[in-house]
Amino acid sequence: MDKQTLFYKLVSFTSSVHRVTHELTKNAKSDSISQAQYNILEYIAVSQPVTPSDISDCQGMAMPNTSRELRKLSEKKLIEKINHPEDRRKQTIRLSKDGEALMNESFSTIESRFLERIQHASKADLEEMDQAIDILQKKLFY
Amino acid sequence: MDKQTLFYKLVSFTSSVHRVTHELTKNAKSDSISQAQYNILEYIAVSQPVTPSDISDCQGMAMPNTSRELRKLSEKKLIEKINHPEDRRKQTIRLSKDGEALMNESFSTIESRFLERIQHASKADLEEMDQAIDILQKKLFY
DNA sequence: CCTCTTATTTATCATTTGATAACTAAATGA
DNA sequence: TCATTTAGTTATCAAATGATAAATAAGAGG
Repeated sequence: MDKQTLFYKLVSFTSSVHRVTHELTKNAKSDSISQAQYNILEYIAVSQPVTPSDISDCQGMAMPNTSRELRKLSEKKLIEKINHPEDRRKQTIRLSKDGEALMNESFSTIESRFLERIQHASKADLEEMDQAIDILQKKLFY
Repeated sequence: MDKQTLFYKLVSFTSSVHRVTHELTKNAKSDSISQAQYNILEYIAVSQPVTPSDISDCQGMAMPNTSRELRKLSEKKLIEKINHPEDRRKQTIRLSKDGEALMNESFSTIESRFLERIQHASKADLEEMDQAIDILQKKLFY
């Protein structure tokens, strides 16, 4: 197993991951938000509470654009902006009740597609996948 | 290892894969093409020869838009459209010499970043990653 | 030959995304 | 206190992407 062979394998693998992720998430997002807005909500959902700067860094989106999208999400009542008590320049962003509900809906659509995909997996298969994910997460996708 | 736990693990894993892929490929594409055009070239590179319909299906891009992007790539001399000998409605798309060169450049940038990322991996680590990729590719990301 | 279907193109338009300059307001620190 | 830095906003513009209608042109099947 030389490194170059592993690289080619990785290219093919990541392409598969992207394709399958796309299949699982396709149309799972509400039509009322754009893809970028969905990505932001997803990030907030798993990392909240976050600041606009966190979002900007993590999504690779310039601050003015992040600010614009957060304003739209706020207008749609999907997030809440809370002033930081100590540093009044900072904000804390959280999903609103509506935002939580919207993301839960998406996640449950995605989850049921995932369950369909692995419906024929045995207990041993699940165990193997679990371990494989651990290895890759730790050694490659850290 | 119940399926729901595995699902949550998968969500976190795919998010890591996307983040790392983004780090590896960031700025690796030539400035002369857009992201969608790069995605198309990458698909052609690993799957050629392909037809415009293949690209449309695989990229989830509507035919008129696929056609437009292929025209732009063709104008940039990065691909060649060859008429199918049997069915004259069909086309065969291939990378041109320039297209090959451009993709090779990108791939080698990405590869060197990958090598940097795994520079401290032992022979056993590489072996483990290789097997983990095989398992996931076969059982989950098929 | 005629109709239907398939593969692709052209044209057009709305929306989204990305980039930049200029701004406000608050903290920081000499 | 005053200059500088940090966090976020507003405004604006260009470019990329997505969606749709309508066209061309060739194969397929009766």
